[in-house]
Amino acid sequence: MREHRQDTRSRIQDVALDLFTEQGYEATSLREIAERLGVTKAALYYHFKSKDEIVTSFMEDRAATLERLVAWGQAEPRTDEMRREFVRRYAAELTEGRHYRVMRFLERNQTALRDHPKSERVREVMYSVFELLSEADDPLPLRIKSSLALFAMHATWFIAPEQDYSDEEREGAALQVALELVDAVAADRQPTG
Amino acid sequence: MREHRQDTRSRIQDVALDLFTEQGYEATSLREIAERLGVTKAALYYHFKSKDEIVTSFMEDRAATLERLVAWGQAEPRTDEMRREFVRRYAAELTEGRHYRVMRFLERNQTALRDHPKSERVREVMYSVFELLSEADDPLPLRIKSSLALFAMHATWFIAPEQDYSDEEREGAALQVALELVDAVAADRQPTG
DNA sequence: GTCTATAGCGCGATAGAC
DNA sequence: GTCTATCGCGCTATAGAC
Repeated sequence: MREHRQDTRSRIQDVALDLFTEQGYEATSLREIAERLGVTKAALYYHFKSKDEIVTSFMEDRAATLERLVAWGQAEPRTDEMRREFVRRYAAELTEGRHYRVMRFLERNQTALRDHPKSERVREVMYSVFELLSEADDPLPLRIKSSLALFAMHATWFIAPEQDYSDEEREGAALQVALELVDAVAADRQPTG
Repeated sequence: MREHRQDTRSRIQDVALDLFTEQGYEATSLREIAERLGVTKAALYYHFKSKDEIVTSFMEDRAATLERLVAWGQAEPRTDEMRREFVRRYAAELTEGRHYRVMRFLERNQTALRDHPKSERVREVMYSVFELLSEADDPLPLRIKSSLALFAMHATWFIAPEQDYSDEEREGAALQVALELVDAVAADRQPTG
């Protein structure tokens, strides 16, 4: 939830995140961000050293949160119930703060962020997330299903965008599908129960 | 499969498609494309009126192919078996020509192509594809699963990229998961058989 | 069909006043 | 903390020779 009163630094982050996601990082100029805030480009440079550093500032938070969640998962036994609880926690955190918007920004600017250090950090920790949901000897179809569980939680926005589902409905349905997928993978691993 | 001998126009398309997908549309300059081909920027302008028109040229083929497939599906009765056959045809076409590369280019340049007419045409026909896989009264979780079936076929490249699965293994596994998902959706619709 | 040369523009970033 | 003014660059695109 965005605060009603924010300092300038935080307002720059919010406007930039929205514009970068909507139009793309490269297609969004600092002039546009400044204009929407009612200031000039030069003012932005008081708060951030560069355009790149605006991105860094909100990616850092996402990377740290994901790393904490992965640390929790790695300390737990690798059971089916751990995986269910992991997915629940992942979904819950995604709805807090700027996390969902940052993931959407990342997905839609994969190429522009290809060599960005923070982007690589998020990609690496997402790979650890994927590893947590997988077993070493899972065949490829099971790996794909585990990945789709993660993707389901990120992608609610592109499902039936014209229909008026509430955010809560979308989040709930996405979590349900994600849990069904990890359950299906668990069942596939032990066909005899 | 790319031909060994190509005319210059076709070579420009291939190099541009690869660079646009790898680095992003906006981040790729005509100078880079020209250099990789061993010609100058001005030479590209003999074959294409603008940078935008290079994109248009390979998106047109993708849109037309998708529209033909959707026309087939819309003429068929909306049965479970039609949906299975539709997914099989979709997967088969994706492996031909430049289709898979064009979809990857689209996914990775969503923002840059936001207002591109051909991109909107592909988005619209993808929405018709989604409609074909859905029933009017499908609840949200079923809609999400149907979408994931499509996504599975596009996303094999991000699954375990470091492992050496062959293209055939990836395509086969993705098709299998997509079919399992449409079957699961069909089963959810008729829990009593 | 490809070249050299350049026009014209918007960008990220900086300097220095207030 | 925000402003005006400007620098330098790389880009898309075009003109015209060969």
